[in-house]
Amino acid sequence: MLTIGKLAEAGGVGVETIRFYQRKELLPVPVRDGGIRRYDQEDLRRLRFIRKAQQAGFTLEEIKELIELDSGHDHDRAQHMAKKRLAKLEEQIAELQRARASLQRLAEACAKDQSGACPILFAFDD
Amino acid sequence: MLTIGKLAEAGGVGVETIRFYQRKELLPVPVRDGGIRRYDQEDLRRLRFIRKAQQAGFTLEEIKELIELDSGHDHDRAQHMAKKRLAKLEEQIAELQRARASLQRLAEACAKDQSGACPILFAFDD
DNA sequence: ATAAGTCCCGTATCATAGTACGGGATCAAG
DNA sequence: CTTGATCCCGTACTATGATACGGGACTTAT
Repeated sequence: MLTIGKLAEAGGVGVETIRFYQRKELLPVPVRDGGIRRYDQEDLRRLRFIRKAQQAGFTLEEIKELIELDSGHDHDRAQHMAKKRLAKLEEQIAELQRARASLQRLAEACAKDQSGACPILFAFDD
Repeated sequence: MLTIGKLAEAGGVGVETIRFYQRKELLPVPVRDGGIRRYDQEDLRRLRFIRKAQQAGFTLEEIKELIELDSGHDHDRAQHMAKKRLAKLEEQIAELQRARASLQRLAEACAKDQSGACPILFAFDD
C-alpha cells in the first residue's frame, strides 16, 4: 500500500499531478485509512498507463475514454481510437519533417551569405 | 493600406489574433488614420513570417526574438536559434516515431486477439 | 444622414496540463 | 508527546495561444 507521495514518486510525477488526475477522473479516489488515502499496484499501473498514453500523443480526455472502455474488452473502440491517433501521428510527423527541411534550407542559406540580410529573418517561404 | 480586418484576412488569422500579437509586441501598433489603424505590406509580411515560424515550431517568444534581431543582420544569433530549433525538431520527430511504432504494435495485437483483454488498454510497454 | 458594418479598447474567458498556496489533520521518530 | 514530514482540501495561479464580449467611435453605402 502506497501513500500519495510514494505513488507520485513511483510514477515519476508530482503529488499535485495525482490529485489533478483524480479531479479529472483519470485515477480513482481510493479508500481511506484514517484520513489518509492508500494506493495499490493497480493505481500505479494506471498512472503509468496514463503517462505512456500521453507519450503516444493522447490527450487526457482521450486517455480517460480509453480507461473507461471497461476493463479492456471493447476492442473495436480501442482500435478505432488507436487508428485515429496513428493518423494524427503520421500527420504530425510529416509536418515536423516539412518544417525541418524548410528550416534546414534557411539555415544553410544564412550560413553561406554572411553579408547582408539573413534569409531566416526574411522568409519561411515554402 | 489595409485595415486590421483586411490584414487579418490576408494573413489567414482573426482580427483578435492581430491585436493579440500587438500586445505581445510581435507586430507594431501602426500609425493611426483618424482613429483607424492602417497597415502596409511590411506588416503583412511580418504576419506571414510569424505564421511560418510557428509552423517551424518556434514559440511566439522565440519569434519575437527572431524579429528583434535587428532587420536580419545578426546571422550568428539567427543560426544559433535555427540550430537549436532543428535539434528540437529532430527530437520531436524521433519521439513521435517511437510513439507511432509502439501504438502500431499495440493496435496489431489488439486486432489479432479479439477475445479477452485488449492490449492497448493494458500497457504501452515500450 | 442614417443604418450597417468595422474598428477602437480593456477585460474576461477558453483549453490543456499542470503547479502553488494556505491552513488544518495525521503519522512516524525520537 | 512533541516535532517535522506528509497528508487533507479547496482555491488560485501559471504558461501558451488565442477567442469572446461590451460599449463606444468611425466608415461606407444608400
